[in-house]
Amino acid sequence: MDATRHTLPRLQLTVPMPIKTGKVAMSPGEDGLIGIPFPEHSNELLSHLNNQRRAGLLCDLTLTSRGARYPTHRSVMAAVSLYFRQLFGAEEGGGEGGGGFSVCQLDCVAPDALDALLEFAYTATLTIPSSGMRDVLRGAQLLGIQCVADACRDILGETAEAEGETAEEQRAQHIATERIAQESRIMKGSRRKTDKLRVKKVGSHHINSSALNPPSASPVSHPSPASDSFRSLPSTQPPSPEQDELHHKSGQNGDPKAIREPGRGATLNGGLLHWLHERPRIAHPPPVPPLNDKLSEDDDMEGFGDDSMLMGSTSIPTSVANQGVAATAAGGGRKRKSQTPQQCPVCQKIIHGAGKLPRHMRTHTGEKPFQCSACGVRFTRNDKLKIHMRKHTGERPYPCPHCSARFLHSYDLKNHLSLHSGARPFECPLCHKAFAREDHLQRHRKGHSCLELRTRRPRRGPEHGEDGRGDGSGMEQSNPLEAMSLQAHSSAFLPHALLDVGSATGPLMYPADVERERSLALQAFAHLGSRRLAYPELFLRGLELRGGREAEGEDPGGTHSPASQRDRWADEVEEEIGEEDVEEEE
DNA sequence: CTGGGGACGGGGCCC
DNA sequence: TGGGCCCCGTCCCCA
Repeated sequence: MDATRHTLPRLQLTVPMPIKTGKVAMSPGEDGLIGIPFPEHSNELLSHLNNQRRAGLLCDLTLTSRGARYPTHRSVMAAVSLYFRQLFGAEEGGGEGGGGFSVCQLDCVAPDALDALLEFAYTATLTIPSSGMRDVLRGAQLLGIQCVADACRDILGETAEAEGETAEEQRAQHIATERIAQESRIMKGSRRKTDKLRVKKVGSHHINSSALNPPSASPVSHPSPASDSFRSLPSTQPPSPEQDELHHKSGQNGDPKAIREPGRGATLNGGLLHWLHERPRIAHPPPVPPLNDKLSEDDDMEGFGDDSMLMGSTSIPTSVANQGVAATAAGGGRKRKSQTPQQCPVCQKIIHGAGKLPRHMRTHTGEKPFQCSACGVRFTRNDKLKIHMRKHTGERPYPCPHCSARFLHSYDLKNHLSLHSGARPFECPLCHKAFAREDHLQRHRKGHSCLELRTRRPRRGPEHGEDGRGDGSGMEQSNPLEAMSLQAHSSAFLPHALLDVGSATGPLMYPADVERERSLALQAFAHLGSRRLAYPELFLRGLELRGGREAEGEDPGGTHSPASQRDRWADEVEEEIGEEDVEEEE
């Protein structure tokens, strides 16, 4: 851990420690007891603890930061850090005495800063490289060491707002901190706390990529035999979620009661709550505890209690909830099911279907917790992984009845059958070329060939009225796409409005928006994550990847719905034909 | 440019 | 209510 010892000039400052080290002045007259203070006890205690830390004795917690390892003591960290206090505090009542060994990955805190903070924890003296003050400040903020944070600010002569953080970032960080604090009360897993911390950090500071790097970047191992205990924190190499799936799905592995490691069960079988209860009882693996139910509700409520939060998603915005109620009450439409819609806190999209919001959220975060054990490809959903696995197993459950072809997907078969039937139901409204698949028609329309043909076609513009389509080309037929296009024509054509962000297709994603969305997603997971962010490493990695994808203009997922696609289609037709009208008038 | 396969995201149904 | 499973529409890639 001392590999990162500094050679830079240092500032030294002593700040009051919030640790109650032994200055217990007993009440002299109470029950005849006499309190004899030992003023040096606290210092000696710290000194001994520090010696133990340096010698690696009795260390039951290892902090890691970007490859650097810092053995430490849980009790000390809990005493000095609000973060760890709340992280471990929930275990106090567990009656286990805090045994075991933990690894807590804190890549979001610079190694030097972490080292300095540890020194502070054990010496009450903060030794900071002058160049690293800001890192220490941030580390202190993240770990909830307020006195250090205040001292750093004083030295820097900065207010929190002046540290280069925007108000929004500050708010996000504060919210995340609060969220962590809340969740910490119910959370007993260092891994999750670490994850949370990382989430928060990323959301506010744009952690560098190395910190986000997946498993390989963090050579955390579990040096103690005790690491096999439940307190081992698989913070770096998340278990392959699909293994979880395989383990936990009776249909695939046949053993739904397979051993569930603490971090693993997070998104399975109810997510965090199972884990919360299982973890302290790992010594005698618990049956799936029914007692979770009540607590899970409580936890949820606690986790989402102050939903003045910027997202307030899972607690369902009133309007959305009302929609759900209305839909349910109306009983109309489909079946009377508790399909309470939930609103995505990032894209505001209403997600229908119970339990679908976490799935949708992964489209924003890029989290792909389901990895193929054969080829390593990751998926956002286990059902997709399952289908993918057919490639490796050779299973092609959809045979064509007319030929020997077999397919992985039912819809592939459907497409294939259209070949046999020769049906080409999708016709280009402009060049009348027919396609067997709608997406091929769309692709065709986006290409140039159709445009070339189209320019040779006589046609009329939309402004001539809804029925002003006397092109004589038979476009009046019942092609639904064309009908929709024509409907679009009938509407007021406002090109600028169509270009506005926030058109029917939803907000466009510009690079600046990407960061904001990622931030929102992170904040959202500060909200959801305690229950659903099973593999934050993937989540964070996904955010990185996502940034790239978004920067390339890829739709975040909210505009792929058929309805929105139709809107885009209508817009495209409007624009294209509108342009042509201008040309013709010229 | 087109046909085809695969991946991805959303919704419905069921447990 | 959450999650699994399935279907569907859409996009991307490759031949």
